[in-house]
Amino acid sequence: MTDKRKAILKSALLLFTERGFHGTPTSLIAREAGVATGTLFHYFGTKENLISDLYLEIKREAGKVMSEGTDTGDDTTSGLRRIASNYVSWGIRNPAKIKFMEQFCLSPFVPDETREEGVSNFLFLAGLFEKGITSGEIKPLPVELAIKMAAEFLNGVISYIIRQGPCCDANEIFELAYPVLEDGLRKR
Amino acid sequence: MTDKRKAILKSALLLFTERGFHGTPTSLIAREAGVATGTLFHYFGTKENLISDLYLEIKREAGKVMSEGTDTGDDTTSGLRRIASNYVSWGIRNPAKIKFMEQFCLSPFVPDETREEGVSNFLFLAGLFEKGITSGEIKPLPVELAIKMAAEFLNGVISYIIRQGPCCDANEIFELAYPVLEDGLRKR
Amino acid sequence: MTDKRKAILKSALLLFTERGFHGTPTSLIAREAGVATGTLFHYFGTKENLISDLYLEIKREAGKVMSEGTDTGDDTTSGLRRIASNYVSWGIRNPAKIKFMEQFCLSPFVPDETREEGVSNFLFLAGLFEKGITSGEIKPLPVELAIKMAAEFLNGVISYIIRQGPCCDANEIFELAYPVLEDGLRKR
Amino acid sequence: MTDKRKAILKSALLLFTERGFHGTPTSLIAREAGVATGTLFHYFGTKENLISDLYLEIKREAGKVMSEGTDTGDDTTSGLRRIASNYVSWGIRNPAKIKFMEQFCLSPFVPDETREEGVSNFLFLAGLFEKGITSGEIKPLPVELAIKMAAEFLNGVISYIIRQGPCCDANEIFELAYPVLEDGLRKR
DNA sequence: AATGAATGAGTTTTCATTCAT
DNA sequence: TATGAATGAAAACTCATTCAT
Repeated sequence: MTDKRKAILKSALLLFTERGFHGTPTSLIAREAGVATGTLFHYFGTKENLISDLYLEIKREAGKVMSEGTDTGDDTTSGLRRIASNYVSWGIRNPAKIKFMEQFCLSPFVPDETREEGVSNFLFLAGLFEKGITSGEIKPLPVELAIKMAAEFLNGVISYIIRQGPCCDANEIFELAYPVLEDGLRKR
Repeated sequence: MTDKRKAILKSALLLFTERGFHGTPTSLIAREAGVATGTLFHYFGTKENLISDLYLEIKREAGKVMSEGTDTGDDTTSGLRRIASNYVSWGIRNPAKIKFMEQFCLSPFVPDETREEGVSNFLFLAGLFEKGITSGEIKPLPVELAIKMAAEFLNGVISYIIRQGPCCDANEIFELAYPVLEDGLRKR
Repeated sequence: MTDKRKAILKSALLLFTERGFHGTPTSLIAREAGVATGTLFHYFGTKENLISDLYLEIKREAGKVMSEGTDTGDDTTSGLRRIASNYVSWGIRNPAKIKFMEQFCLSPFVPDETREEGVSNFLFLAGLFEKGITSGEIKPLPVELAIKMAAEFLNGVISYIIRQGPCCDANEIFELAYPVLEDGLRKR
Repeated sequence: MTDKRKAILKSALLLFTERGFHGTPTSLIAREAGVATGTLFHYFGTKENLISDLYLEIKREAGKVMSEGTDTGDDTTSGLRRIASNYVSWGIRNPAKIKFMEQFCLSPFVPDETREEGVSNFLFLAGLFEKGITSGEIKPLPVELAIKMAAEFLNGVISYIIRQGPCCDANEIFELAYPVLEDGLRKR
């Protein structure tokens, strides 16, 4: 991937989250990226394409980051903890990407087919939850519901940590918050 | 409040959630509301004012709905269950309002002071959580974190139910999902 | 029809013939017409619509001018002379309209359906030629061919007169040129 | 002349007639010609130069084709018939070139000096008409007027034949149409 | 000679807002 | 109060042209 393309995606991420999609002129994205307007359209064709590509890139990264250090042999409880920890730690280091996902996952600016392609990066989670339900580790819930609840929960944690500012101990907060999810999901 | 004012707010809610803030022309809002463009500006002055008023209206309604049937004498566990049930049931009946809150709570279109005023409708939640922590009913967490986690969790449940379509049994899903929150928060 | 609308059509006519369709910015048309750019789009919606409306207006005027002072009882020879004279005299007084028709009748900027609607203003010519062929006044030709030949011929005369400049005697030239058409069409 | 240069001129002819001068990007011309954009500018320098060269090429070809098989000793009547026949037959086989001449002879895209150079290919027609007028074969008309009338007339015939589609008998139509011109010009 | 990525001025079009009625 | 024609600044996007390779 070209340097210019990367620079455009980087500017777009920051500006979209700060000012919204329609609130961010393509001319501004280009200027911040240090390229000409035409270059943006050379690489992405349309503004919609740009946000769509950005969406996919972030979803792919999130999916990849989550699964780092996990193993298909893991039990659900420890696998989930690892994933949650990966995700939160990545989210804290990449607040703009979290904000982007929150704002644009449900927005009308990302075309439906792109959204579907983005979801595909998280299919491994479904497998993990199914295993946990079968083994009796976690409550018998519809898998999609469980994923949704967990995801929103973790986003809440991340956004709380970010709001506290950089001087708080993120780890400490995670250790405080995570048991809520773990205890909540565990079958009793 | 005049009929025309109400009609404008109603159109604005639908259109903003479907097309975004900048993606919705004031002329379209006015047309859908059956009034002239000038009338919109007569009532709201600017487009920013319109979204700001809409935000407050919805936050006020959400706050009011949540606390229905609760009592300051309630213990945290049963109070929280009532609030959660009120909120989810209102959310399912008003999907556009949920979508609006998800999209615009963190967006740059709502001025900060409006956001603060909106949050004031949920202060009673802080009291409830504090009481629960003091009495040992729930885990000792920062109150703001607990609120954030609970709110995101419930939004996740609502959005899952809405996505399932109208033929699913919303109550059944709530009864399945809610224990996750309750068990998660409870001190053990 | 509003004054502003008329002014826009007038500017557009001059500028399109002088600089071509794509060579004429809408901003320039508006400026020359003494209105804001937005006003142009308020009345015509798109630039394509503007040229299409202009085309129809001119075709309608040409058709109306041609048939002035004719009578369904006329024989073809005298009817045709009258029409030709009307057309040439109108063409000399409205060189921009002639130039517009020459440049845009066959151009890709006028949509096909508009072209068809424009042609409808000249259907009365077909009747005249048919009568002349039946009565043996003029050569037995496909009517459409005869119309096409006559039209191109007269355009040639007009453009010659215009090119000679305003000091030439237009009438004299017409009297010199017209017999070529008349003698050419007459059956011998 | 290189193959690439030829290919560019060929694409340009088709695209200019289909989409107009400003409506045809140089990048498209290059792509259709199977060369890089830079190559187009290597051969022609500017887009204006390209259309200008194309104009001259076509005018030169038209002039050459017309005079084929004529002889300075011919009388005007038979010379003219030969020229007309040559022109119509070439026009039918090269509809894009006819369309190009119709659209761009009077357009602002061809610089005046190019237009003058193009006209030089038809000077031999002036000689022919003068001879016919002197000898009393044809009506005493200004030579330029006579040329203009004849040219427009023949263009009308060609465009009629083209519009009829490929299944019509072009020769038959020419034999029907040509006498109109001949009889019209002949002195009586 | 030939390429095509990069440029940025210029284009069509939109839309918040005003104001005379 | 209510209207909607008129405005013009600002947006997305295009494209002739250049130039390093």
